[in-house]
Amino acid sequence: MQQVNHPTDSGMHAAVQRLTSDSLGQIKIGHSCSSTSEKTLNAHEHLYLEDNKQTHVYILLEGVVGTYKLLADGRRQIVGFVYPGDMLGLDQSGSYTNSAEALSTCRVRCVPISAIDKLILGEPGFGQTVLRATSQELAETRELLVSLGKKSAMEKLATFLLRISRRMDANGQNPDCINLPMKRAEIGDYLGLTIETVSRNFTKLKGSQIIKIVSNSEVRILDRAALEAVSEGSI
Amino acid sequence: MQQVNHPTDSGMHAAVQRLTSDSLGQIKIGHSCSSTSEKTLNAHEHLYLEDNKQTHVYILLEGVVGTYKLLADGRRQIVGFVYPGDMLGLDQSGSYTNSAEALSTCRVRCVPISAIDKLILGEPGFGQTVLRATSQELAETRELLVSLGKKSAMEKLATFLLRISRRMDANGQNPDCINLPMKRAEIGDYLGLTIETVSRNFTKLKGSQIIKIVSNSEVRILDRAALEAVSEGSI
DNA sequence: CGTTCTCTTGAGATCCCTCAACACCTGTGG
DNA sequence: CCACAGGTGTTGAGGGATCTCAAGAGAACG
Repeated sequence: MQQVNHPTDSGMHAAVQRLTSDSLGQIKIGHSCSSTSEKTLNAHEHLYLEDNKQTHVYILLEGVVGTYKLLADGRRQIVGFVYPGDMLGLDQSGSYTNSAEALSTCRVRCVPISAIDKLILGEPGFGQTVLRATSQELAETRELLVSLGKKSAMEKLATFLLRISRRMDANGQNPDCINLPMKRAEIGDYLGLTIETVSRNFTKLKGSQIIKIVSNSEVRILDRAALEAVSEGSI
Repeated sequence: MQQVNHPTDSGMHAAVQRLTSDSLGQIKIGHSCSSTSEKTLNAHEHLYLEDNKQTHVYILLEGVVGTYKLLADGRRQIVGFVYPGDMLGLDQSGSYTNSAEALSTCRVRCVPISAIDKLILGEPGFGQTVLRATSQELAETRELLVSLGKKSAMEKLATFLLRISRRMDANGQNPDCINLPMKRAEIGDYLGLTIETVSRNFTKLKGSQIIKIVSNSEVRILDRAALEAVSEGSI
């Protein structure tokens, strides 16, 4: 619940940039004819808030962002952890349907919504890139839905670690060395668990020699096969 | 887990049809240059199965369809109830990412994926219609995510009834007279609850005079304000 | 070297699940 | 018309996974 950072148009005709999709379906920056700006956020700063008018679409360049929805009484459900290369704020309703908060220092590229509209209409492949990104996010959200609806706390946590690992892998980092910029509270609000339950299950995985807890923000996978077994409830 | 019904091209050059979006963002059928077919499904028949190669996109004309994902050990998470006017099978990965089963007798229009691709490339507005539909589904999935992650059984059920009610309203039917073609087991697999818990909470709502259970497949909302209060946990 | 934030660990309470029995409805066959 | 069977929904009793509350241990920072 911090103030929102509106991207200031850093340099009046900021580097003219363009979005293209690379082979992995992720987003990269190229050259085109829309004015975009870059912005750096500190941890806990917000990129946008739910129900606010949609002004920009963002591409995360560095850091990790959490997107979440709140209930009237303050309960929070984190609906996604966003990694570099992902797009943010791709709502089609005119307003943001969730809030986005930097979990670590983040660098984002800010694309005015008007530019997005122009790109969708003008550049043939761009609309499909946006569609693919949205569809991909839907698929991931459904995966999370299965975790929340059907899995035990232990299975949820194992599934979560494997997902982050896959994400690290896709970004060219060591998949066994998991970087967790989010706190236990955020993992809990993502998995529908309390901090205590998250912590207890980390401890259990450590006790089974399946993971090693290097620090609060770094976990090593020691036995991936076992972790996969746990994530499917076969233990 | 029934056999899949592949749409037979009913009539070799079936009525030439086109999709357009009406003011509500829903899908209607118009005229264009793609060959589509119509298909009727009985309850329990499948439209497609997860991981099968994507062949068609479907538009539901009549009935209710449930989309679900399975875990290795058979646990099922229903990820959406699909109502007339909705599109089905809009995956961008080449395969279906969930299974779709008719919950009642259903009528669907089947659009070959090749026709969809042509429409996206050829018809300017069509890609945006698909994008808006996908985005809308993402928003609904996130709402469900909040229910599964943060709400109590009672809150989940109340939220569920209100959502169906809104859906009935949008389709021009009496929003207080809720038609539930799905069984308790399916409601349970949608909300991450057991049949017993679903049943007990229906009974509780009935006891509080908030709803009236006309039959297993029809519920009347007697006190909408109270139902909304329950759905937010303010009771 | 405190202060504060975060994480861990424990003990008890609670919500929901599991197991089990029963009730209801529908269709079938005697 | 009744008996019965199968599918579906309801209700009850008990147990277990997770939450709540509480205290203490680490880590980060001035």
